[in-house]
Amino acid sequence: MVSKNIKFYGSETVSREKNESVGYLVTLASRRLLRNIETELKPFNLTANQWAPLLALANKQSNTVAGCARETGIDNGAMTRMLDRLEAKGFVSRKRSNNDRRVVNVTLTSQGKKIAKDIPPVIGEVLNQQLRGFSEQEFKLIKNLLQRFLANGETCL
Amino acid sequence: MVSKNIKFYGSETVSREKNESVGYLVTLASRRLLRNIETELKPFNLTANQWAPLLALANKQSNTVAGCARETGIDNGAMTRMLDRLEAKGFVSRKRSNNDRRVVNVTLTSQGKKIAKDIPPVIGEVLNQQLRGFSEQEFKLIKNLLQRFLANGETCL
DNA sequence: TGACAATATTTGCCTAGGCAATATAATTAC
DNA sequence: GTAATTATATTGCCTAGGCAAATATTGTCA
Repeated sequence: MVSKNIKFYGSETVSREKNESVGYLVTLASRRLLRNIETELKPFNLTANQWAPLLALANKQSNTVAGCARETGIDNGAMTRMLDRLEAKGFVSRKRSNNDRRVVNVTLTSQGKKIAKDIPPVIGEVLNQQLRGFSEQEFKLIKNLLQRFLANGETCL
Repeated sequence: MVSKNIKFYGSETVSREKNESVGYLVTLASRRLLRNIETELKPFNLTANQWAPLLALANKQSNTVAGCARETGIDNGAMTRMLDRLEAKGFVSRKRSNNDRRVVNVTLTSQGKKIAKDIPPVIGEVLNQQLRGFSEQEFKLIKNLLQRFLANGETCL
């Protein structure tokens, strides 16, 4: 790594205009997206955040509490409570594993499987709307830039 | 508007890889940034979200509850409670207005003013870290793309 | 085997946002 | 001037994430 890192934000710059802060922008963008998805998912009796673990389960990326937490990037305790809500709604069921008595196996119910098939186009439509006016290249760019911003944030600061 | 909007996400595409979803990326990026800022602000007895209203007040962009809410893009009720916490910590004080008996005027205490000066470089440093490796052009790009993503999300879906 | 470390899950306590309802005050329309 | 509308602040109820502590189970190693 020869290239020098640019000091984008000095002492003053942050305080200026909120639309100039990547921090504000990413925060507001995330909140806004969440609310828009929420609106569309209301008829399905599902919140925006509740979709994440369902997707992880449907894609067989994980079938345990800790696995769902890892896969969706949230806290273990938060995932336990998230699955409480999803279980109460009848989308998932939990059963203690016999191989390893520590783990709880999480599976989609038939209702959960059905919804896991119905939701993706709905989310996709919201994303398409928020990405309207973007070129194919800009679409690739925003993903690439966010991936790097995220990866930088996850390696030691 | 002649240009056609591209359908980036079809029925299948969302379910694929989470790093390919702008939704996941923007959500994870926002959460990660929040936690990193939180870590740095701990010595100041301030959370990441508590910084937003302090900045709005310091920049004189608003001096009421509703004003702070508008300026930071969060709910009025949430702002009331946020100011409860900031008042308890001694960073702001509230006083009913005499001109308009509906509004409550919010001001920074001397301690609040001090912290409002000390924090920006700290936040700036975290942002710089998460933006390391970005070129000047990429810095402009990520802001532009996020601004458009946000603006699209705020106009009727 | 027995002490120790690692892992999985849960729970408590905190901050935090969204939505809806309420009370109060100001503004506008008639 | 009064009625209807609008704006401000607050509160209750919900979902939700982070952190730390507690518990149970499994694996490791001496």
